[in-house]
Amino acid sequence: MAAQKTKVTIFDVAKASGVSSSAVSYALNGKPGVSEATRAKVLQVARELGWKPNGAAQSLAQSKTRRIGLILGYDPQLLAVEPYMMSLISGLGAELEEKDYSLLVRMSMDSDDEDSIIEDWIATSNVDAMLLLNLEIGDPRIEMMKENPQMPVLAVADASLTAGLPTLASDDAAAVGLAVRHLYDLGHRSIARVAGPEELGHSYIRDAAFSEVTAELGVRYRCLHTDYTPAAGADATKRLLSVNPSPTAIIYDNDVMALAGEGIAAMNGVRVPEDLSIMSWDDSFMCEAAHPGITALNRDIVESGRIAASLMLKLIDGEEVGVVEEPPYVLRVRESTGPAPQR
Amino acid sequence: MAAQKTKVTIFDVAKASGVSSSAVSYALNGKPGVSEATRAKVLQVARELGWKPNGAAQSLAQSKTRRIGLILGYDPQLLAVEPYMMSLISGLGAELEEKDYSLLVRMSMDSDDEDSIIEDWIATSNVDAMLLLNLEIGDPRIEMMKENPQMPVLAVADASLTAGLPTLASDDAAAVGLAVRHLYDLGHRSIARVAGPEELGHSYIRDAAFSEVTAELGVRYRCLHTDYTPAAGADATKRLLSVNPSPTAIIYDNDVMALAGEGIAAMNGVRVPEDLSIMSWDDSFMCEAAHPGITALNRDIVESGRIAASLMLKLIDGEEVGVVEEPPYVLRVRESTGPAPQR
DNA sequence: TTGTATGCGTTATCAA
DNA sequence: TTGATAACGCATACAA
Repeated sequence: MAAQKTKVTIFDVAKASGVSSSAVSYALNGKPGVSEATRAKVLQVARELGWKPNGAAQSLAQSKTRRIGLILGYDPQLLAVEPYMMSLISGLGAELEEKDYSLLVRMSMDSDDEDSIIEDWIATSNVDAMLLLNLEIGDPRIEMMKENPQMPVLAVADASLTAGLPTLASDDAAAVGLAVRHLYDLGHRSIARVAGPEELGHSYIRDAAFSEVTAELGVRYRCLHTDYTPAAGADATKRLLSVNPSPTAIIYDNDVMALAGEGIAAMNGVRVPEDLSIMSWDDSFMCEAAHPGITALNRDIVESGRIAASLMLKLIDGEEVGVVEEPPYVLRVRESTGPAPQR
Repeated sequence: MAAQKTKVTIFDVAKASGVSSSAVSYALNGKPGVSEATRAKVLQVARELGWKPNGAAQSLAQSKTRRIGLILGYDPQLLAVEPYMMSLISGLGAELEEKDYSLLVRMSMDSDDEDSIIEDWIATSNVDAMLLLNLEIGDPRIEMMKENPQMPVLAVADASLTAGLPTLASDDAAAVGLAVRHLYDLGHRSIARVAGPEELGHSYIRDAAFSEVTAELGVRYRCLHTDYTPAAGADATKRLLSVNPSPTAIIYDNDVMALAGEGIAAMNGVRVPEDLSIMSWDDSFMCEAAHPGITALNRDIVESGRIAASLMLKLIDGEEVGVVEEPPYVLRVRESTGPAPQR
């Protein structure tokens, strides 16, 4: 009953229970082909010997790894400061754990790296399915995956980017509507946005939606692109506040930048929300901890991770998966947004 | 040269190059036993056929998975708000990638879960080595690993907790010295600490060091334990500020709580740093983005991850690893700490 | 230098 | 209901 030092195989179990290895295999896998008596006996002996299936042997025999592949882009600062990836991993991990799957993680330094990891996984069968994140417009990885339909893949991206691949889609456009409408209702007619890097697919989607929605409502709109760092957020804020008339509200693409912007406003004697309203895209403890608390677009990323995991398991089982919507964004109104100042 | 739909094995390569499978194996693995001519030929053919080794077969044959195991405790909020884990993963991933290893991640809901994951990994040989994090005092996992010396393991913890296991050790006591000394030099003689959960091993270590250092210096010291959330940090701050005389400086165990504390101070008309100095343990963009910027104990967690990975690879190679020190903490002085107020 | 044969630990097929 | 036996794909000891 104690942990065994030496590997114990089904042959050991077979010998100890006086049956053949195939009988053991059937018994342990709950398959028909053995009497209840032997099954019970085998299970008993297996437990006593502390038998567990060898992962590699199992994988080889059934061409299944029980692993899901996830590639992280190497940007420690961004990964650390954006709650997104860790939240997603939490959801993925929690769901996979229930189904006895693991997450296989690799890190890519650039997009070529990522391509070769994908090729590697396809060729070596080291994962049963993989997740595709951070798609860009016309991303070449889409083609790669379409050429290798034997490898299930789930894209997490706006459906317009995934060319028919199984997709967990977020409705960023709807979120843009929520945010702009909130400010519009408060009387704001000149809104600025401090966005992330222009080349990211989701930046593009949001850009388009912002332009459209503000145009519809007759709201002045201006957008500055940054690298997501607080320094860049602070700098963009300074620039926006220096023009005349300056916007009455700023929406930041992440919470560190919103926090940095709030700081710049305070330093310049600009009161939040009396003189300037501030919003953040993607909510976290940071928005709650800030003072004043930052109104933010909140979404359940952990739940997205769970859904993504379950969709990949479906794909592995050969089920069809089309475009599934993520849990929607919800507006968390805090103290950083208020009525537009009269000018 | 295009990607192959069907699995191509070394036998296919052997047939196509007119040699035996063993010659192919030798050639592809750069081992002696084949002429340069055949080696070149085989490599050429393998490339043409798009051959890559099957992971499971390779693992089975050489009892090596090229995977390192990492168990995450399921606490999405904590994981998301603490840059620690994601930074560590970044470092691990970057280093492992260079050595062609992957990270196998599983999520545990509680400590029993974690034990059974460890048992599973030991029995199924699904990883070549594993990382042990968040050790508690007298943690039972230490015994488990000692009973199974065939599974290399690296503990990341204070060396006093790891009972001689290979350890990547942080010098939290030294960091406590840095922090307290900084405040002491600024004239502070009454310092409070808003700590994390009492049951965490590193909380315990820090508790002891704080008590010792402050006693030595003759500094008043008070400690409140929380659950790491901004709400708890805010609450603790309120309590600390309500006593008379209140501490002139507060050190928070993470940055969200420091941020929340800064907010409470602002709301109560307590000026930072004129009336109250604030420090954070563990630095992140948040401390930089805050206003005023928060003085923090900074350490290179990504580098720790790299070191941890390389130590595990050494262990896998059978090398001895004792206690290795992490990169030291460095004090990042920002605007939130200043001379103690005169009273 | 080359090819044959066997082991790695399962699963699955096919007679008995 | 059983028990040999053949995959699975690669590595390698051994024979040629």
